[in-house]
Amino acid sequence: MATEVDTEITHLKNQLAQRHLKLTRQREIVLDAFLKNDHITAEALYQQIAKTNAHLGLATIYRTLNLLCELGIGQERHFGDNKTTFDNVLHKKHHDHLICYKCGKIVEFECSEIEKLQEEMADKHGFILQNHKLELYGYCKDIENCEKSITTPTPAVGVPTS
Amino acid sequence: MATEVDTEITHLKNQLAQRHLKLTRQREIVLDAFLKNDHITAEALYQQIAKTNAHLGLATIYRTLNLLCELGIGQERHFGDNKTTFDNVLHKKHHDHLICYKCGKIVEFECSEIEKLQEEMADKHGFILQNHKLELYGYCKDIENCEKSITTPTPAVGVPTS
DNA sequence: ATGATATTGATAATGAAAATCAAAGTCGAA
DNA sequence: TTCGACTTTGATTTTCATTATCAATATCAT
Ligand SMILES: [Mn+2]
Ligand SMILES: [Mn+2]
Ligand SMILES: [Zn+2]
Ligand SMILES: [Zn+2]
Repeated sequence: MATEVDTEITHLKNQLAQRHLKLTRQREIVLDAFLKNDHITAEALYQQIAKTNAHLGLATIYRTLNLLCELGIGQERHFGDNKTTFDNVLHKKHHDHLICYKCGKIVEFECSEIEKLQEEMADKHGFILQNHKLELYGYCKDIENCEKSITTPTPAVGVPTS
Repeated sequence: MATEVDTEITHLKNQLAQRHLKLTRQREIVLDAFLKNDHITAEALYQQIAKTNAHLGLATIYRTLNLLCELGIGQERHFGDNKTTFDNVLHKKHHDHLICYKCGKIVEFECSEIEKLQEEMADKHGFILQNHKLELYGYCKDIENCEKSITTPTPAVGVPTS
């Protein structure tokens, strides 16, 4: 039976064709691996792929991830740390994030009231809103996972300010 | 008469003393220059200082800016570009920002309703909110300044996603 | 004034991400 | 199927903002 990934591969193939780009083995592998995650960094995906497939250059991971973003399958995010996190937004509507400083858990949420107020704020100050970035940082109450997990040697600092 | 800066220099001196740090000519210069701006990058401040004062090493600018952040006089921000913007928050309450993609104008705003809803969202998902990052990107209607200004060779891209 | 301690500045080091470029792969046309 | 124009890959170098080094210099409590 055609799997979810098969469908996406086909879709990717079409997207690529339109742009005179080619469907390569590497792109299939990256797409496949990327879709198995919700939020992942290029480096992490590189490691993940290295475990189960033949070697793929890190440059290719970056290039393909950027390509997926152009195709609307992924979106770049910048949570606390200094490395870009790629958000798998396939079949997802707009959402913002809650990030746990301690265990790094990321929860997606959406709040139409906030979105509406953002519009109002922009309007009030004479701006035509195009985009926004909203991230909530704190500590999750996930005893099972958070408490004993990553007792952060690197505090996974997000935004120490605000 | 004692100027605003004099007051701040005195305050800085006290803050430093408590931490066994010393008040240097360089720190005075950086503080003075920093307070003349609302939002500025290390590099920009470096250039600005270079025009009116004796030379100050870029490393010193960075070190002092970080120090000011520790003292609560400044806060690091990351708007679109890849360089850190230092927010002069002296005598300012919490606020978020509206950024113009075209001319780079930055407007500060605050919305208690949004802040409240953020709390609710965090709570709803089992998070203890510690911090947040909210930035609104778009285009300002400042005909005078925006329309004819920086016809961005570098589009001052912010967050192309979300 | 003096010395213990902190700071500066020139420069090297970092590290994530992008740029290079020759070798290899893809795919539409023949 | 074959061919070649065009794209992609991977190894490596480059970029660029920020931090780390460290010897020389400045600060300040006593
Ligand atoms: Mn997400
Ligand atoms: Mn501000
Ligand atoms: Zn957690
Ligand atoms: Zn503008």
